Amino acid sequence: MPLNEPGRESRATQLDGIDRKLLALLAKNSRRTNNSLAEELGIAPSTCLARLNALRDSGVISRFTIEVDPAVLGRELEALIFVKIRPGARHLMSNFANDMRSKPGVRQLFFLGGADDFVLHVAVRNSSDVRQFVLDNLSANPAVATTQTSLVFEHGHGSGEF
Amino acid sequence: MPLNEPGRESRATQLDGIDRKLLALLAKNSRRTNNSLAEELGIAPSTCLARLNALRDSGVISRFTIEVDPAVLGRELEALIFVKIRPGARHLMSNFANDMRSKPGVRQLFFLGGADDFVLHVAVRNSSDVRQFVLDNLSANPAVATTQTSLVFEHGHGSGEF
DNA sequence: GTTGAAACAAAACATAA
DNA sequence: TTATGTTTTGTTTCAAC
Repeated sequence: MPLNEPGRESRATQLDGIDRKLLALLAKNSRRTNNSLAEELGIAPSTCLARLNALRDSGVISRFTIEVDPAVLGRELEALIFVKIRPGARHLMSNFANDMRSKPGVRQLFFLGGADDFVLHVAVRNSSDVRQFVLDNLSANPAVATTQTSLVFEHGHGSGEF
Repeated sequence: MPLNEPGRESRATQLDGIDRKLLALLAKNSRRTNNSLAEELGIAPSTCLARLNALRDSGVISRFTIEVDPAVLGRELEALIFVKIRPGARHLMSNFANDMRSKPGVRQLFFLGGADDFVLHVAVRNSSDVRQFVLDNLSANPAVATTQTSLVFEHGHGSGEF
């Protein structure tokens, strides 16, 4: 039996070219009006609205949101903090990670399998603040085995194409 | 002279409580109408619009966008790929990274200082695809020294509070 | 910085093709 | 899927506070 049995593949939502273009336009500006989207896509506004609703309802679009630039708010330094949890404290990881999410400055959290257990993406004012963040929130926690911090020189998004 | 001379700090945009709440509401749903935002904030629609425009114009809001769930589109596996560039090929990093950004499945790219040179956050269909991605786009490139791939078990966003 | 009112634009919905 | 008409809702501007 083949490992990738076609019949067992979960059915992914299929997008046509118009859906893809609609997603791309919304990724660039999620506040565009339906009429303006419809015009650029070359379809009727009613059709466009139906497609947009379908993308939202099917979960393809998980949310309409904004990107906030932390640097403009004084958090000019971004870092990735790689964290290893003590083998005996793995059961605490989930709670620990959730606590982390709510801390100001935490932008993302990745739960990993592999060398590190999770990665925090943080935005802080300066190197002094990142040091303080690690000391207060990570080193002080007995569940944490080690941390390693890398400065983020640049952070970019993918094209958003699928 | 102190290292952090107050007078030399770049002036960060200061937000009041209403701005912060407005950002939080827009982060949850960037398509909310101005009227609805104004009502929840307890201010007039015209005031709300003025604040929203100020946040956009000052760059605090860098864009209005959508979040697409890759799993719904069949890309059910996310991974972080840590990449080291050969010492002699560092000058190619910028171009290389930019090429990466446009590849389907690439969600984010971090340019790092530290042990690794950059990190790719990718969403693919399965482990076979992530292997193929690394072989085609990374291992095949003479600028790449090493790669290390970690599965993402969970990916979360911060609270978005500042 | 904030406001309300008026003029304008768009959305939402139903219906029919 | 599109077109059209109706009703409802939201946006934008601006004089005034």
